[in-house]
Amino acid sequence: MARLARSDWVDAAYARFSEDGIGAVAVEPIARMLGSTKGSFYWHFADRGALVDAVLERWRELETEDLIRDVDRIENPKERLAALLDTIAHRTAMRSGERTLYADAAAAEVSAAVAAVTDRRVQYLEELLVATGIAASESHRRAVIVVAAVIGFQQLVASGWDAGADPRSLVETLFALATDHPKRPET
Amino acid sequence: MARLARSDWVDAAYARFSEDGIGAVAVEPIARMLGSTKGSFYWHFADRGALVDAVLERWRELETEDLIRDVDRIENPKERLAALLDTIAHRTAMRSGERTLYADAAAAEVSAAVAAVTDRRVQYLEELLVATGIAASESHRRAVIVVAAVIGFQQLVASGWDAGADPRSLVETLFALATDHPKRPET
DNA sequence: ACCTGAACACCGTTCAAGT
DNA sequence: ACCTGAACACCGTTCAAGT
Repeated sequence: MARLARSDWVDAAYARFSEDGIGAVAVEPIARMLGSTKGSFYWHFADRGALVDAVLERWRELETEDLIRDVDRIENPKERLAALLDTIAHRTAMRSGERTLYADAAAAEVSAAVAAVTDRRVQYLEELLVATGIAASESHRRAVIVVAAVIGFQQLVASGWDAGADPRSLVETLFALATDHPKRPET
Repeated sequence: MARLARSDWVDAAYARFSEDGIGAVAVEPIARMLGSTKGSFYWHFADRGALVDAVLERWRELETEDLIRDVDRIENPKERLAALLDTIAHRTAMRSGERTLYADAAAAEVSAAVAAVTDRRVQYLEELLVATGIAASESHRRAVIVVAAVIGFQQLVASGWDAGADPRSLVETLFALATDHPKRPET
């Protein structure tokens, strides 16, 4: 068929990733989608892993850097935090590629890219919490829990569990957790 | 080689699941491990899915029902909650099969089994929170967040991200979240 | 420079044939 | 009743040959 550029393969792969996760980034089906052949793919890419890398790079830009840039224009830290959590919670249902990513990372070659994104998210949230007045020593562990809770919630919903309610409940609980909560009692 | 029972296949499959997740429950490699053949497998099981079902049933018993039975002997609700969270947090690193399960569930046939386990965990935790004196309306959403946070934390660690600290910090933060925190302010 | 088509390896599934 | 071995489909990878 028509000559293809590297970016055509990445576009098609990202579409599959968004729909069904990294596992769906498969050379043969994508070649069929494009009316091309596996042989053509291997001229543009070293292997399937190179295509996966390109997909993850795009994912990082769209799902982390873009969000941060968006929210960073808000002056007041508490409003910035609220806006960030709102955006994250309402996007949950959409980020269907991401929902399988952490598990895939456990097994496969994508772990470095995924870990870098996690660092970035925790770090940003941690700084934001400090800006809202949370003690530095406390900010890190709360940031970790919030990031973990969002990822875990995505996983639960994606795994077919019925969350029942609206995402608003999630946002409220996360906001309360992030901004202020009592110390754990001695047991 | 030697005649095999259905349980021999499940034992071997559970070992692979614990090590590398549901994706590693593969008929051919397990047949090789057992010195048997794929043909033999298909006499004992309808297909790979039937083996996966058996593995998940064992996982449910070991990782949910056993924990609940254990902790249920403690009288005081707050102590029971603390013990449960302790056990969960310290097991996090070990449950390597589970770490990929929610993502697998999103794509595959295991979703019903996984959703049932999620229900069970949320439900138990919710009852426990009510017993510690949390309002019924609040208990559900906190239980969901705690379960989500634990799963998400597992995913992060399993995906190669360096959590840095000990699990104690996780437990403390979760306990505080579960037992008492202020309302989210109106924004 | 870019693509095709055939080849091989790997795993899921089926099945005729063996004990 | 339980197992083997060969067959086929599917996808990742390689490569000689085409334009």
